[in-house]
Amino acid sequence: MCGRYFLTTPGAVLAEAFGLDAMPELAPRWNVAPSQRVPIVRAAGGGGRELALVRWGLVPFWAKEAAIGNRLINARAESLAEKPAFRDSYRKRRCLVPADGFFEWQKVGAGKQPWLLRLRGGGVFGMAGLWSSWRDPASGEPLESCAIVTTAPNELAATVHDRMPVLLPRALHAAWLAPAASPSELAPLLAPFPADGMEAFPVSKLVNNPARDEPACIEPA
DNA sequence: CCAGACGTTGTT
DNA sequence: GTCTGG
DNA sequence: CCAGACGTTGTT
DNA sequence: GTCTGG
Repeated sequence: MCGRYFLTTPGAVLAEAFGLDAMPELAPRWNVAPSQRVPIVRAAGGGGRELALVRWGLVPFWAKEAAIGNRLINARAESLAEKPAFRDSYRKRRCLVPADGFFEWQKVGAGKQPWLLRLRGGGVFGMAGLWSSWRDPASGEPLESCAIVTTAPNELAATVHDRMPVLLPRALHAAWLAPAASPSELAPLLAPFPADGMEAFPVSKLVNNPARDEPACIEPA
């Protein structure tokens, strides 16, 4: 799955890597947790792409309360076309979630060991995501939110965990974001990223605590 | 018809 | 909003 | 994902 | 054990 990640690439590099219309101001993040505001890349008017800050944890448009989003932080690639919580977003509101890597927890005896996974040699990439626009029926407050799509693990990730996020190489960004894409065009994009293009290493349990957002979270332990 | 769910992960 | 279960 | 809370009444 | 918050 993907319940924690990091994004330290500067806004200027991000704008180039994702073809953004404008350059965003972004502080580096070493420990991004669900419920926080995260940057996503989505199609904008005029065929461009924009960066938006939305809450991680998708709140479907029909939800009565925002709390449902606390548990919808991931969407299974195998079923997102059918699930009521995701299918509408899958059809009309796909996005990329920029990251430099993500964390997975490996069961070790009674405890857990956090691992960092990223592209071999590092570098920013896009995770497949869905977003939603919701308005609180009680207060009228609008809220935009997102979920990260997960798939089966490749051979590397499988040594740590049984799910991983969908990583989209730059060549596939346009296909995933295309507003008129059909299910048959989208489904093949949701495959596990090749293991030989990635690397993984254990990190400090410092990352367990969402309050510890610091460089040590991504150093080998 | 109305009521209630709508999700993933991990653990048992 | 839409589907399933009663 | 993990960490931390998990409750009511009455009084200040 | 389960839910909420980050």
